[in-house]
Amino acid sequence: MSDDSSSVAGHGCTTSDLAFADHDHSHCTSDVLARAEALAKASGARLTPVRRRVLEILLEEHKALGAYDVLQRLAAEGFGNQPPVAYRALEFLVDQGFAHRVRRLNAFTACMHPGEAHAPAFLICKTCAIVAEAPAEAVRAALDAAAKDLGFAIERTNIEALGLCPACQGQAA
Amino acid sequence: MSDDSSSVAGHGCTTSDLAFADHDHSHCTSDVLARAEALAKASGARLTPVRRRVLEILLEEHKALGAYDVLQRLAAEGFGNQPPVAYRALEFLVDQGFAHRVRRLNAFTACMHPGEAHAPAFLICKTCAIVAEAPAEAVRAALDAAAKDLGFAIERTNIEALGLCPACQGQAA
DNA sequence: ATATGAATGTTATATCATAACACGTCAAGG
DNA sequence: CCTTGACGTGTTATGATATAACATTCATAT
Repeated sequence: MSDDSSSVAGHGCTTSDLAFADHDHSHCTSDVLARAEALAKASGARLTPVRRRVLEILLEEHKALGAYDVLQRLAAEGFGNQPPVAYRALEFLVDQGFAHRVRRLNAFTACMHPGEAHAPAFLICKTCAIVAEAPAEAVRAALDAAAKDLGFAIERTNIEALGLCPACQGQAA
Repeated sequence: MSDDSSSVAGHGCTTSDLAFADHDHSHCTSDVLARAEALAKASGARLTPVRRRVLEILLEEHKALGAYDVLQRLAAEGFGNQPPVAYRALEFLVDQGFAHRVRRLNAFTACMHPGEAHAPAFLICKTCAIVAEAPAEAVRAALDAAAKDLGFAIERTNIEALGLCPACQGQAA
């Protein structure tokens, strides 16, 4: 069952079991981008050229990028080349739920489930730096329970894990 | 020594139900510090004056401190006044499990359960900036399960939540 | 006492992030 | 029309966080 070019029909790397698998990433990119555009249109948020391009860049790389990495690419394409240009676009994407901030890496990554109201957990390979967005509803539920015991009201979470992805585990052995 | 509210008998703010409660924090400080010293002695790690003082500072504040905050206090007491002094001591404490890094705040906080091999989750109040270290064994277990499904091997985690502590929820209402 | 490695101190610089203001665009109301 | 106000973008400048590299001191074991 190769996911090679035969249309992923709504799946692709948005399904978590492909997070670390080889796959035709262009499907994920176009799929997610299309959904983001639809969501923006629906909500009235303005997915302008810079913002859209930043999202594309994050999707193309399929890994976490620092704001300055993004900025460099933007500048090379004729957009502004000062930090706020990148930070503002990234902030917009995060606010809209189109991207996530990975604090451990001081970096940003495209959200693979825009609009799906999910609780992301990031699995960061310390060797190859790939970042997978794992489904974390159960994790979030446990965290909510722990917070509730203390009377704490959670608004936003950052759940991140550093370790080895399947491929790099093999190489380490 | 002697304090007004006498003795928490081995408990104090190391018990999670006191995380947000008023309490005589000097007990937590001395208790945790003593345990850290014992652990260091047992493992051969050298809890030198700077390192010990940094741990004390973190304990005294009972909140997350930035490296430069710590550095300022160190410098005022005659220790070195350059960033590496603080960063190295903090790194040692984190490596030993005597402190944790709170990435969301670019800050560090004393561990309230040194040597207990726990999975901390940090609850950060966005209003008063207090940070509570919540027990998160269940959270960690859920995260391990999610990672296992993807074949990812977790080594370290950062689980953080931003929201409102009980006191600030009251004020907000 | 002295060789060794660890810890500390220092200089310098790298990296990440935001405040504040200027300019252009575009749509709503005069 | 043409103004006005909100928003987005671009710019300058600076602030905040973090580490590399090297010099010096200290503890310890011989």
